[in-house]
Amino acid sequence: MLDPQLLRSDAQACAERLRIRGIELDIDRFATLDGERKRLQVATQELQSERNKQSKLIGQKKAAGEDVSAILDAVSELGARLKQHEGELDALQAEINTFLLEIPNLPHATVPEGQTESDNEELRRWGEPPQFDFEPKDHVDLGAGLEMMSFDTAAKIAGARFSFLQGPMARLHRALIQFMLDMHTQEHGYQEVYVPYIVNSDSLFATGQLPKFAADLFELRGEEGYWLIPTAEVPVTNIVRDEILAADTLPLRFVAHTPCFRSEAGSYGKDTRGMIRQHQFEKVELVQIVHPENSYDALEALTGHAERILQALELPYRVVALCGGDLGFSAAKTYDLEVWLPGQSRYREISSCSNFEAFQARRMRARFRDSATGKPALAHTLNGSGLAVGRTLVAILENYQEADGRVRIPAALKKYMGGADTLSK
RNA sequence: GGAGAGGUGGCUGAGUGGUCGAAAGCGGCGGUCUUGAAAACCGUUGACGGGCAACCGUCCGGGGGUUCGAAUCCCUCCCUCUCCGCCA
Repeated sequence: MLDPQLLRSDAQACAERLRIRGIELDIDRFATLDGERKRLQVATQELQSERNKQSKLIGQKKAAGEDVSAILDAVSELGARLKQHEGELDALQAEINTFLLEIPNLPHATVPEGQTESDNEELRRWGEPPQFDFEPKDHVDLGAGLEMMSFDTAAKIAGARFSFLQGPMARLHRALIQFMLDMHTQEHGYQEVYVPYIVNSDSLFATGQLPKFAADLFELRGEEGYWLIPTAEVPVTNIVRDEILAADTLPLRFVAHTPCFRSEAGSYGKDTRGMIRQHQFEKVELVQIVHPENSYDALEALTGHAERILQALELPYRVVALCGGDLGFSAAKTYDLEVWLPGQSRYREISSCSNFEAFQARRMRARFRDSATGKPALAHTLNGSGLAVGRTLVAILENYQEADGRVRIPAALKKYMGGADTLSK
């Protein structure tokens, strides 16, 4: 949520920043709603104040044994008017709240302009795409050849956009999770957490998936307001919802491995082959809760932590800064890591690292006690994939393939694979 | 799932339908004392919103109700604890 104060004091500036996203803010609508709110709120509070005074007086007179019937009549008439005002004010505030909840975050000043993915700005590349003296296969053919991956089996069990792995490839998939968690906890200072995979609506409002993006989520049937998590960002960031943290506890760094569930509504026909885009996939997620002054340094560090995984696995990748039009709803700035996939001869997203500034914190009242003022202040929240596990498996299969269809195991993973150095039939 | 007991400020914990946003203790902050620290003593210390301000309003798990007035009474939902049942 944007700062309502900022919206009141400088709506023009907000609108200008949102234009980078290609979004037009309805300034007049807000001004009208807020003007009316102000009028109603002042009037309502005056009535409340009057009622409080009279009620107090009644108490005092009764205690003194005086007659109160005259005041009683006057005040009960006041009560009816008050109820009317309060009802109107509540309705108006609900309307304003809905309006505010649907405005995306303001992009940071360094966010490139542009509408689509193609306008993203490449910042750097790491590693060289491998040269093959044969025609490289994609992960689907490699998996089928090894008899360790079957989308037919997954489709029979569940449906489209699910995957089925078996044997050493299932183990490799698990090994990746262990490897990522170990690196982030042992080398990057994150605390591992285990969290619910089902969350309530409040949590989804807090991180920004609701109210606008309910269609992207799986909601449980028969249980009101229970949803499968689309990312660990939701349960992990909500750890600090409604908390006032001591300043010296910041920064908080959490890492969690969870499955992620996405309806992928609206992505029909996109990435239908293989395990690039699934209803269910595993992800190791990094989350940081930091002092506002440090959040952009933290974004660089967090992105670096995700990059370290790709480097350790010796997978070529590039880093791009998302343009305004490609930026997620809650993010002020996002770096995507894109890994090289020989099966597609292109870089594909494998991690997305964002600074949300106070956008999520304001929605969830995540605060810390500012040592300078002694007052609670909003923290900044960040998160990033470290990494998407399924896509990392895809990248390993495709980058480490041999002419005969075998796949070498990256050196960093061997100890997680019982010393094996290839996947082979 | 059944029965019972509870949810109050950063924490523990009092609370009568009428100056209760809330006693007390702990913790925090400031001070006195001390070479310094501890102890002791004194003072101070909730959040959110509106207003230039004086100040006003809201908040005692969430929502609704009764009342001139609700932390206190009623309804409902959520959560925690104890016992029983079931179970990984």
